[in-house]
Order: sequence, then C-alpha cells, then structure tokens
Amino acid sequence: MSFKVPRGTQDILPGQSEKWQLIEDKIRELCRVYRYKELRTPMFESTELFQRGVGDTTDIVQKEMYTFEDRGGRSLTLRPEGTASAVRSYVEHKMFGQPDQPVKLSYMGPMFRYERQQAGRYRQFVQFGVEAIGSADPAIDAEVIALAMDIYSTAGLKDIKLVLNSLGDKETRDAHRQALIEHFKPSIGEFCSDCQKRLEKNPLRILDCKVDREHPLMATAPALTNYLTSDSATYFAKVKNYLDTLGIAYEIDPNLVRGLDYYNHTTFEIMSTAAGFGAITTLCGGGRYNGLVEEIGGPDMPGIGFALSIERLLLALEAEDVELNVNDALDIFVVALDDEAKVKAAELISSFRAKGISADMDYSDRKMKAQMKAADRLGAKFVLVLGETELAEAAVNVKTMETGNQQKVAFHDLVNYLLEQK
RNA sequence: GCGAUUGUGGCGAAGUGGUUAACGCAUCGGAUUGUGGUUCCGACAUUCGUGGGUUCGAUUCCCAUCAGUCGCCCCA
Repeated sequence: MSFKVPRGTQDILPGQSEKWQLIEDKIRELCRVYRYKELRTPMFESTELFQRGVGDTTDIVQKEMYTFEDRGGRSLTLRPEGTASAVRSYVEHKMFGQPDQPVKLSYMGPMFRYERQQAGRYRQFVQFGVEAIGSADPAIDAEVIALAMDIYSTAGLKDIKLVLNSLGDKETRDAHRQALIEHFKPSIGEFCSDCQKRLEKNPLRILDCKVDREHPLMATAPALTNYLTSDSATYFAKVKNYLDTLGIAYEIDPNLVRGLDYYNHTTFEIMSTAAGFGAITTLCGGGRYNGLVEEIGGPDMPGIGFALSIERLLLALEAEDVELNVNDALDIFVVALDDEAKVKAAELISSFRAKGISADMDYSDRKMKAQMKAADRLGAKFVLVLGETELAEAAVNVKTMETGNQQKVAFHDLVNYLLEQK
C-alpha cells in the first residue's frame, strides 16, 4: 500500500517552501504599509453562504465545491474563495459599526475547488486576497488595484498587465442584459450548449465564451460600456483617473466579465504576458461587489477586493526566470570525530544557535571525509573539526570553507568570534 | 466533466515475450588511520504505478484502475 497526495494537491517541500515564505513575507510587509489587517476565517463554512455569496449560476457553486455533511447533519463546504467568508465575518462581527470605514482586511490561505488539475490550477491552492468593505470611493478601487500590482512588482515580475472594465450598477446591468438577450435570442441555436444556458441566466457570460468567439454576433453584440448609467460612467472615469495619477498602466477590455455573480462596477484582472507561460495566464482577479454585504444579511455597504494565487505568482516568476534570493545559509557545521567529541559538538552548536548562528552537525556516524562533504554540500560557511586534540586544548580551528583558511579559537571565544565573522 | 500523453532505483534515463533489468547523477565505503569541492576502485532495483487477463513464461502484449503532465471548460 502506498499513499500519494490527493489529486490536485501538492506537498511543498524544502527548497520550494523557502520561496513561499519569502513571498508571504513580502506580501505581509505590503499589507502593513497599505494598512490591510489580517482576517483569519474557518476553512469551511455553511454551504449556503457560498451559494448566496458566490452565486448559484457560477461554475464554482454548480460543480466545483467540496461539500459534505457533518455529524450534526449540517451542510458544510470547504471555502472555494475568500470574499464570502470575509463579508460574513464583517457582518457577523458588526464591523460596519466601526468608526473607520472602509474596514480593510486581508487573508492568505488554502482554497478548494473540485477541478481537473493543469498548469497553475489545483484543487487546493493558496490565495492571498484583500477586501475593503464600507466605502464606495473610487480612490479605494485604485488603492486595491495598486496593492495587487505592487505585490507583483515587489516580487520581481515585469511581464504583467492590468486589464480593467466596469460592469456598471444594477440599472446598467439590467438594461444591458435585456439588450443582450434580444441580440442573441434569434440565433441562439447557433451557439454552444453552455451559451444557450447562459442566455437566460447570465447572458453577459456569453461574451466570455471561448467556443463561440468567432461568431459574427459576438462582434456586433451590444457593449456594456454603452449602457453605463452616467453615475457608473463617472465612477469608472474617476477610478481610471486615480490609476493614471498613480502611474498604473491598464488596458480596457469591455468583455472582461468575471466568473462570480457578485461583481459590479470596477472589475479587473492581472495577467502574465511572459512567453512560454501556460494556458492559464490570470494571476489575480478582483472587483467591486456593492450589494453583497446586504445579500449576506448585513446593511447596504459597498465593497471591493481581489484574490491572487501564490502558486501562479511563483509560476510567473519561474516563467520570467526571476531568482528569489532565499536566505537558508548554514553558518557553521561541526565535524565530530568520536563519541566524546560529539557531546562537545552538541554543546557548541547549542550555544551558537542561542545567539542566532545557524549550526548543524552529523547524526549518521559518518567518517570525517563524509562529514566534510556534507558540510560542503550544505553550504556551510565555517567548519569546526573536533577530536581528541581539540578537547584537550579546549580550542578548535575555525575553517572558512570558501578559502580553506583556518584560525584557532578557544572554545569560550567561539561565539564572539563567529558573531564577528558573520 | 471531456481529450491527449506519460508512469522503470533518491533523481534522470535505456531496454527486451525468456533465466544476473544498461548507463549517468547522487549517496555510502575504500585508495588517502583527523580536514570538502578533482581522480580511481567498489557497493547500491526480490512492487519495472496498481489490479486483472493472454502465455510454458510478461517490466515488455491486452483490459481496467490510479497518478503525473498538458489542453478544453472555467478560474486564482
């Protein structure tokens, strides 16, 4: 019997996990300066939260949720995204009552979607996301987008582009929806079966269809832009103006329709344009969700946020050959030649570690040569060889691996000597 | 959910219907009783993804299944 990780999941092993930590650290630092406080919510929630929050017509709810019944007969679902939980928490803890709105939250953790794995797509993946709930100021839209872009540039990515659109308000969407239905209905038989279903449920998503993209009616379809109410258009113009001011380049894509039902007004995606990147190029997706808080049972509070996948960020870094300078240096390796020396070695490395010096030794009873090779392999900066002589003299040669030079140092001076050398 | 493709030691990778499954890297031991990165020698697969079937005999052929990879759908 042999066990493997469940399909679509992965172990992140040493060698890779250092990169994760580095990225996570950079993101946390950006959250600090942008003032987005971390919110930690459960990894599962009541199924209904996602049905209402994400939307019944979405693929996520229809076929991708990990739903199960607990022993008490409750239907629970492993979270497929973060916004519904954040909004639930905002409402449950009455954050709408706090004096400073919007409440700016961030989260980072695993999400779960039952999908077939491919490059950049997993059943368990890690999302970082933010939510700014309680403000309908276009400046906050720009801030959220700026933070997302900042994450990529801080990580070292260059080949990325921001795609922007506005879905307008409810009035906009209703009018446009009607126009779309009228446009496609007469010829809907010529479209794929998915589009036929979309016609009544969410005709906007027909525009997003990859199968029928060449159909002549696509090009002539009523553009949502033309249906934007003046309020919506003004709002969008302000968002763009803020982005211009911040020096953030974007591309308008009137067909950018996000897959989740709750979006309105500003929507955006950040994509990798790196050559040789897989078929999935979306790194980050987000947008405004005015009305969602009310839908979840709270007051009428607007909100905006985004989510990005750490996996895809790392893939993009690989595609661009960006090296992360991970710090996993080993300061010192102690070679022990016999049992007595080993005891001393254990004592010494303990004293090094107490001072923040990383230290290691051999635990496989290997010969000196093998221990030296190990020290070399591990990239140790310094090596100490402990044997009878050293124990007798209470001093040891500190060997600098790069140069091969050695310097004799008394045991009791070792820590200070190494701290100076580091 | 659909399609393509792959599955041999820690890693990479040959190979054949027949009795001991190449090779390279890595590892361990030795040459060199206490100083690494070079060299030489030696050691290292009783599940060849798993389960069936065909056969005197299967890692090799067939079927199923699981898993990886890539693509579609969709998304982060």
